[in-house]
Amino acid sequence: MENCFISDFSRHVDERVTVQGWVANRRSSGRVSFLILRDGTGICQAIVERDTIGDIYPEIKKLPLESSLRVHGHVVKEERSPGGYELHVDGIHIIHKAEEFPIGKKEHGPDFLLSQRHLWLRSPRQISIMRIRDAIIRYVREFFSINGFTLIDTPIFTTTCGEDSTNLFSVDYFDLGKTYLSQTGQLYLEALIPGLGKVYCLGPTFRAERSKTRRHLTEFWMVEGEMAFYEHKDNLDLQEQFVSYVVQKTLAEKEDELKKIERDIEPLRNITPPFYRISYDEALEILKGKGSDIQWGSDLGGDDETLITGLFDKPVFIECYPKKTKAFYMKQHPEKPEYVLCADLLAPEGYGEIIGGSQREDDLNVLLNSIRDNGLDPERYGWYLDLRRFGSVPHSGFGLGIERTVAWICGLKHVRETIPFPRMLYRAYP
RNA sequence: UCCUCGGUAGCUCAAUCGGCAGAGCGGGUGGCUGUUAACCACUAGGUUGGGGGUUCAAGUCCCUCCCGGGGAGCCA
Repeated sequence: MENCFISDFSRHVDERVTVQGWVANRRSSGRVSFLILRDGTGICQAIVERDTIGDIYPEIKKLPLESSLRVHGHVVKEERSPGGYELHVDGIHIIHKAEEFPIGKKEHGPDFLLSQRHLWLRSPRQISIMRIRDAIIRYVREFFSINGFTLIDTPIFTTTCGEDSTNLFSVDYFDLGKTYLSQTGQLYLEALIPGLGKVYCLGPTFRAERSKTRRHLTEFWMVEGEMAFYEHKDNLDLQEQFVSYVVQKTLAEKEDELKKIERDIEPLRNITPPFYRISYDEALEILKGKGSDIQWGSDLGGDDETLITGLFDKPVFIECYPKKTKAFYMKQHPEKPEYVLCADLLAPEGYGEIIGGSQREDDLNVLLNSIRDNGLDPERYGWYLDLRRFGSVPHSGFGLGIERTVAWICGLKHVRETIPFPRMLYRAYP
């Protein structure tokens, strides 16, 4: 008798099959026990009757949750059963009798659940989130592939910093002294566009910020695109197509998983181009009109973002920030030198920033000055400056946070549930 | 780093003005032939995060340290 996956039950009705999996839940009523089995493809209810199964029945009836089993039985269509099918069991082999499982059926707090993350990941809700995360990453790759981008794997150990040097994790690197864990692959992507035109990277990113909020992880996954001959507006057009593609594809193919985690999917149907675009100065006017005392030159805070996204039913770009609030590599605005050609994309429903992007500075001397103005050492950026010496062209790019995007699409309060093993300020275990 | 909230049974929480430390779930024992977080009965389970102090008396008040949640700054 062949092993059968629960997801294939519809093709095996009334057949005798073998299923291997774990006991997700268990109920009993005298002479009959109901085991909810999980096999990695789905869940089903297995009916075990005392009179059929024999001597092993008392042990099955008290089997600890998450014990692993190999069961034999007939697949029956049954509307009362979760999943629509159930298994009438005539034979059971206990592969491993579990110890008392720490995660119970009732509510738990975040501290406990995070300390048990390796076991928490077996919960139905976490399983759905992991499936949606997988799908989102697949659609991200698909979008870039369809649109002529080449995947470039950028290094994790770096000697140049993309953002602010105070937020780097440093690592001893043999006799070369300090290297840093990558904050961004962007600078390296820029080196690839003369050869490949449009490139992207997708990988882990490390930020040593002492952030303790629902939007921050110290280790997170970012996808970054970099495009030759794309100017600021081309960059925004691409980003809204990209985000729309990922959201619509997720809705089309993962609606069942979204419903399992009780995501209201109606607001997501609306995520199609064009998105809203307002300038930093316009955002400031809106915020001041709402009673904020935000000053020109300061970045938008979490509350500011929430306030603005609440006014729009689609994602909104905030364009052209003051140069002093942004990274050194952003291109100076041609008419207003105190601004840069950049945009952050804020997701609706209060989720806030999911993309940061900009046109890059392509003038060698302006870039050099910008590096010096930011207190960075031009010596370390020799290779990066070379890119402006050998056929410099206008180019743009952006980075999208995978966890923030998954949190938004799934409707989760906190990014910690969107990654299998979250790394946070006070948590690197398990 | 700063602000704020919290730490009581394995888990989630309660305990009035400082006055006998409790419940649900989970565990154990037994019952029930169709359960849907199954249910019913009984039962075991505590250095109230650590240390110090005030008091006749501290889970409760004070000091201090540790751990965690939420937020700020910063960012995706």
